[in-house]
Amino acid sequence: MPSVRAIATQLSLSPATVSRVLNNHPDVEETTRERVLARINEIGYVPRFGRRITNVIALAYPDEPVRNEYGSFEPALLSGIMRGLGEHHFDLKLLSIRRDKSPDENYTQFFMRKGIRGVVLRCFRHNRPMITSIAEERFPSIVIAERFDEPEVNFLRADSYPSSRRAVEHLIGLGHRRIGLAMHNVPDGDHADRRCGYLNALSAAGLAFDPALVMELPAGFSAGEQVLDAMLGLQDPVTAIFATNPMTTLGIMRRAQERGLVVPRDLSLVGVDDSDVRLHVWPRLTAVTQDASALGLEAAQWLTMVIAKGQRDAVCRRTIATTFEVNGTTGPVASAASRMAATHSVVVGGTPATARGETISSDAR
Amino acid sequence: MPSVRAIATQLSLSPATVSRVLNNHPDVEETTRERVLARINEIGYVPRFGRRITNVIALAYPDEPVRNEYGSFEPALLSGIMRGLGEHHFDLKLLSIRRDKSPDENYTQFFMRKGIRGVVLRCFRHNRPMITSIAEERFPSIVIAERFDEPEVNFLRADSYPSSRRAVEHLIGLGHRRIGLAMHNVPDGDHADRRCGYLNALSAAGLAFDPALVMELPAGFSAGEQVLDAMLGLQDPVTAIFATNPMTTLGIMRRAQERGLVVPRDLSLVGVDDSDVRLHVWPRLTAVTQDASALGLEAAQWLTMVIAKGQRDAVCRRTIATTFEVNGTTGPVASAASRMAATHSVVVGGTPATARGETISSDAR
DNA sequence: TCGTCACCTGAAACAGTTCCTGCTCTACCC
DNA sequence: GGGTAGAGCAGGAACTGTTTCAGGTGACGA
Repeated sequence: MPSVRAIATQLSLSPATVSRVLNNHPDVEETTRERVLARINEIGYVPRFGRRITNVIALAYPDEPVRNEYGSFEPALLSGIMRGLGEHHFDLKLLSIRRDKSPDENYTQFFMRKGIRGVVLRCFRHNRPMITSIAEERFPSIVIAERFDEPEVNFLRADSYPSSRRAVEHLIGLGHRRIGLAMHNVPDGDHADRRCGYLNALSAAGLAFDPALVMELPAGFSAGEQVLDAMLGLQDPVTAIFATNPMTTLGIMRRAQERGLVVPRDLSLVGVDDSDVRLHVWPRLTAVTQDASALGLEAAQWLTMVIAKGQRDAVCRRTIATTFEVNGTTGPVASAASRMAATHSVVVGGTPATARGETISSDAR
Repeated sequence: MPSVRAIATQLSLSPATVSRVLNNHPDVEETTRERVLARINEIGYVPRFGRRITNVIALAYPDEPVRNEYGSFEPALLSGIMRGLGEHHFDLKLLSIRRDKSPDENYTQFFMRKGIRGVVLRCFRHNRPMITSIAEERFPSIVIAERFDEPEVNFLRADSYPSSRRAVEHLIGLGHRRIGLAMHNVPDGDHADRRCGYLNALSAAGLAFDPALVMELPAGFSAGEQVLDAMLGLQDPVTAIFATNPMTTLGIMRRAQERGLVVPRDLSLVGVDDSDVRLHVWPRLTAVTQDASALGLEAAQWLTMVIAKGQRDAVCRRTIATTFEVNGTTGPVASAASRMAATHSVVVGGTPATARGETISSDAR
């Protein structure tokens, strides 16, 4: 309902000035700009195209769009979003916030300038402040794959705690006692869940927690070489590894095979998979799986529904389940003798197993 | 320059009618609609938003958007497109033509209704007629990864012929004489190139072409099981396979390892990779590589440049090079004895190797 | 004190779309 | 055969947002 002219008359301004504020033109006084923005945020404004209201939402990446170091998460997510758009006939734009947003405009301004009515936010490591700011401006948004305590933030995520716990219990049931945890150094809920599942499974089984078995990789660091070499270079090496990132999992398995280890005879491995990569390698990966396509589908459906019905204060704080799927990379723990033989003598290629200290974290928090 | 009102006065109509044509409203007479469309196609019309011209292009998928059965091609392509958009400050929309286009509107109408000024087209198997129609309407477009003889069609592709030929020559140089070719049954230039490289490498080496060694998979069929089982079930089995699809390649290797074969000792394998999947498995794949991200980058740069400069009759018929990268899945041919042992006795899991006739093509054309 | 210039704002013109109205022609019923 | 109802189609007007142009205001220097 509220238009540029309506806002202008309410504030005793001209439509031109309001339009200039919306498009972040430089030549408008600071106080005027703030008055307009305040009113827009208060009254709720929707961009129109002529007399038609625009039905466009965006998938916004805080930094670089569509990084593919996350394996198949991105295409699966996009595919799901496109399917979820259909019902209300919305279109989808792809945005990179850091690249296109001017520093002196707020997020609502930016999104309206781009002509979108809502945004699916792909949350990464250092973007939590950005996400909460967007939510505080009350621009329609939903965050994918991340949990927030702030009540303004809508999110849709997969809960990997139960599956992670079951994964580690599965390893314990196979006789494993030295179980490594390889995770990215990401302060997000997903990774915290997986860590928590790991810890609780250990303590429930009466196993002591050894901080030396937890490796936190720097953000963006996906190679599995260092993980495997470090974990096998310990005085008391691991017999199983739980890796919380798809690419890291593949890297660990590749490195293990490179070193001549037979999975799962010499090393059991549990990974995380966002689509069906686990089925395309041999042995097929035992993995915690989350359906990225379903996340995209539900997020798009919720967002378009909220926009279409004008429910400005709708809340989505939904968590869907993950599954734990046993395939070919986990097996009974081997005897100590065969382990020693496998880990210390058979080195087929690459550098010898030397633990590199800088990637090892001993902080158990 | 030409606006809805300008077109309306030229044709003695009202702006409302022209707008209705543009948006495919049902209540406009057929002759009137055709007059307007003809004039629009002739004079060139650009959608505007208020007085501002819209700077949006689309990545359009003929069918389902962002299928991930093509491995990492899609996210790499998208990432490249997003980077190529930056210079001229364009935005990107994602479209599914079959889902959103009304059957009784033409492509120009559809794209203008979506507010876009140009389109990057992702060409698949059965979409060549659609592509040529779009090009004949002279809507600004560029096709990714496909070659066309029609001079109206702009395309940007990677030429996989030289690398494919080198790949097969590499296998021949290693002593292989029975080399299988596994390809999708896609009538496109890329696959024809790979087949051609295969054939020419064989004939240049004085090897006879055996149609039984060429398997054409039905479109969308990605499993490697049947390929490997069939090719090893021949009277005179293959010792090497060249697979022209990333997922098929992984599937073949997975199946080989599942059957207890050691790659490359018992079987050499050359694949195709669109990003860096070949480096995440063990052994690392010897592969023909094409840079999907570079394709996206150049396509977006060309399209936005052409639109920004108003070069309506610019032509892009560009082919960039691929590379052939030797990694760990190719090696010297094994002796016949070890091959027999490997292929006929060691069957670890799955069904025995039985050739299934329905997926074998003997047509050499 | 006056001129100049930067900054800011509004009126008007212009972009596209939709609502409402009205015209015309056809079909149908009496 | 004539009247009427309705469908089909087009235009005017109203409304959306954006940009251009002109003008007002205030600071600053001559």
